[in-house]
Amino acid sequence: MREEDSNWFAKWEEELPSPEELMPLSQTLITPDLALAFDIQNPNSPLPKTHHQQHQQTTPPLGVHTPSSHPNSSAEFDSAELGGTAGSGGVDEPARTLKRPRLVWTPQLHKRFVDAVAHLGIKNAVPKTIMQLMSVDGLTRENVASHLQKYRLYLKRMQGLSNGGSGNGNGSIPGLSGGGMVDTATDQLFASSPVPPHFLHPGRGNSDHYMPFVPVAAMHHHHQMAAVVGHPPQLQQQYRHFGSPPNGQFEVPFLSRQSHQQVQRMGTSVHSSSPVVPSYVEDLESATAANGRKVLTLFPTGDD
DNA sequence: CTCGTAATAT
DNA sequence: TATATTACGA
Repeated sequence: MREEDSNWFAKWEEELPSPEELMPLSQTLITPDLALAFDIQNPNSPLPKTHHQQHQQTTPPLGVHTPSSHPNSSAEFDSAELGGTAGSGGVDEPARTLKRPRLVWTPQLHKRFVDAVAHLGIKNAVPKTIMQLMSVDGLTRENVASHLQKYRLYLKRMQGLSNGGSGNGNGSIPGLSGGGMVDTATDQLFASSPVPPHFLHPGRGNSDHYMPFVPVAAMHHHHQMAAVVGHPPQLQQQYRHFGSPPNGQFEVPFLSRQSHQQVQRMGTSVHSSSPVVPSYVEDLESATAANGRKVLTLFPTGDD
């Protein structure tokens, strides 16, 4: 036990996108903010070869759009809010101070979230750290915080209800036992990801980093991307996939990952490529955005 | 300032 | 519904 601390980290390195390696740089050089600001709907434009470095906002400009009154009665879109940006050009730049589309937590994304929390340990698992460890571009601390809040509630609920009866001490792999599922359908997302045991035992024997044993195994090229979906025809959410590993959804690819935050990083290059195992159903329903709800679907490194 | 949580909004 | 936003105490 406790081989090296870099072990798990090394693993992460594999999962983590090598900023220098894989970064085909898809279109969209717009900084996330900008893109979001524009409310990109991705009209499936012809993919311009725009290639150039993009800039990340590392931390949003901290808008600080303070209150200053913004009743914003209008549906959406707001005029530029004075500022400095200016000038250039003359045309006012709307953007800035816009809301991002709702983030869709896909099982994969959630998996990353759980892994991060597991590795950080409950104690150190705070939104900021989690966000950094996840390394998913586009993810904000608020996103994580919000999700974390719900996730904690979910864990609490499970603890209280450790009951069950038969054999099912519950805990891992919910939804498996053919009998009683305790998930209220509100935890679908949470249920799709294995919950580390000690998550349910705060202050119990060992509450520290958790090391999932997953020796070299499958590994396909991972990519992180975000996609925004306008308002698809109509789709009733509520996916029910059992037995089959949940898969992500596909939509309009967008954005890319980069970001060089000040998160300490170890330099351990481990390049164990493991080909094979690429095939995996990927159809499944896609995101679900009904009702003109713009949604941002992040796609973390497909890891499972 | 960031976190945690409850209430609330969309 | 799921996620975002806000408020407030720690």
